[in-house]
Amino acid sequence: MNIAVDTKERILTTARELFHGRSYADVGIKEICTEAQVQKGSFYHFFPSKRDLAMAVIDDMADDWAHGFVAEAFDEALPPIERLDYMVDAVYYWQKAAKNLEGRMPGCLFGNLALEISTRDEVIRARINAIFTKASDRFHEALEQAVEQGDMPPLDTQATATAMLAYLEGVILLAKTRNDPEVVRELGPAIKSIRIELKTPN
Amino acid sequence: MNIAVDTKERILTTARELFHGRSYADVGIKEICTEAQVQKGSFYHFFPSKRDLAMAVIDDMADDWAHGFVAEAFDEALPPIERLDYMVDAVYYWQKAAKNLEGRMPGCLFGNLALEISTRDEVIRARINAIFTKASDRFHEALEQAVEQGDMPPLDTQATATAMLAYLEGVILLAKTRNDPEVVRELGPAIKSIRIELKTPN
DNA sequence: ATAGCACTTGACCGACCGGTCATCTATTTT
DNA sequence: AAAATAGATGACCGGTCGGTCAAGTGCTAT
Repeated sequence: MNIAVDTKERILTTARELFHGRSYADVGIKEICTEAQVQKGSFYHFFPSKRDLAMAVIDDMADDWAHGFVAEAFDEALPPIERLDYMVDAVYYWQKAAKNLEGRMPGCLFGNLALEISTRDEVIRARINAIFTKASDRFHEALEQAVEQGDMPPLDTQATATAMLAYLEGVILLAKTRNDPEVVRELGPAIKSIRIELKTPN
Repeated sequence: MNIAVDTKERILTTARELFHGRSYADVGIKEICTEAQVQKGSFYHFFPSKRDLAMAVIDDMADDWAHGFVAEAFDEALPPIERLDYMVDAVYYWQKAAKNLEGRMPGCLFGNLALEISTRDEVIRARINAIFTKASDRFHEALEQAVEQGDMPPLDTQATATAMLAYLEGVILLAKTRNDPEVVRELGPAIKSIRIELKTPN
């Protein structure tokens, strides 16, 4: 059982790295198996299809994300607005490290996969969408607290949270297209300037 | 010559639609040929490779873009700030129309291709990057004029312009992931709230 | 001891991929 | 009229793709 978990884990992390570094379509199962030192038959013992592997990778990454630097960034102990900066910083350092290692900025795995396969696979699309919603919820909490504590004038916290997530994804997209993590550092902090006003009842 | 131009044009527009609606890797040359009613040999008479086709599609789209609704949106006759709203509106209606036709939101072709192949093809990456820079220049002009006319307090127009483009791309990414063009309408207008201050000399 | 089971192995499969090419057709050039 | 040229045709190619499978291996539970 130990060996099996290990094998499955090895497939998962390898696939994650390869998908993130290139793309879903560009990485074949053969390559994943070679890199992970697993036989093809073994691969199909653990994953019924490449598509299922993709879903597992997404879930795996979402877990790591949620319990990793997203949890750190949105730590309740931090002042709400600082959480935004923390998040931007975390993205910056991560992308920079990845670029130093591989020479290329991988961007956001979720954003990448969303644009690549969400038009073809409704289930995967919904999965990534759910992850985005969760991420947006973190922003939402922070904004609510910021308003509550008077650090920010009242605003539509829900919509603004989503807008901030969109901005972050957009910044990562642009940075990846320039292959330059510094874009994240330059543009990232402006996330705090984004505002969507409350709908005035009329 | 007339026939040839026609054939080439047919390949180009078909490929554009298919790449935009799905992805680069997902669309084969065979499919493009069938859809465009062109024989495979004919295809390779006009394009040396699939990659060259991709570049031609990118250039084609960039042209249409620059002379189409981007030109309209950033019309010098419009008040600078209205141009931003015009651009957002144009994206919204375009995406909505596309979704009504095909059932799925295609997003931005450049954003899609950037995330899909920019890690694999340096030339294509640079090409898309150049297009983004051009688009950002339009935002920059508008911001410069807005500041000049006193519609906006002074700010780092260059960085803010890039940030606005990033935001727009991010909004499209999120909308595509939700498969809901309304996201563009809801979040889009907040593009005007983005600000990056001038670096204070010290 | 043995039966069962999780896991491994690697040869194998048909389909499809991007791309080639000899051959044909129609138009233009001389 | 002949030659040259641009374009069209579709059979064909090697390679790779995702996926299958029968035969093994080694641990575990009875």
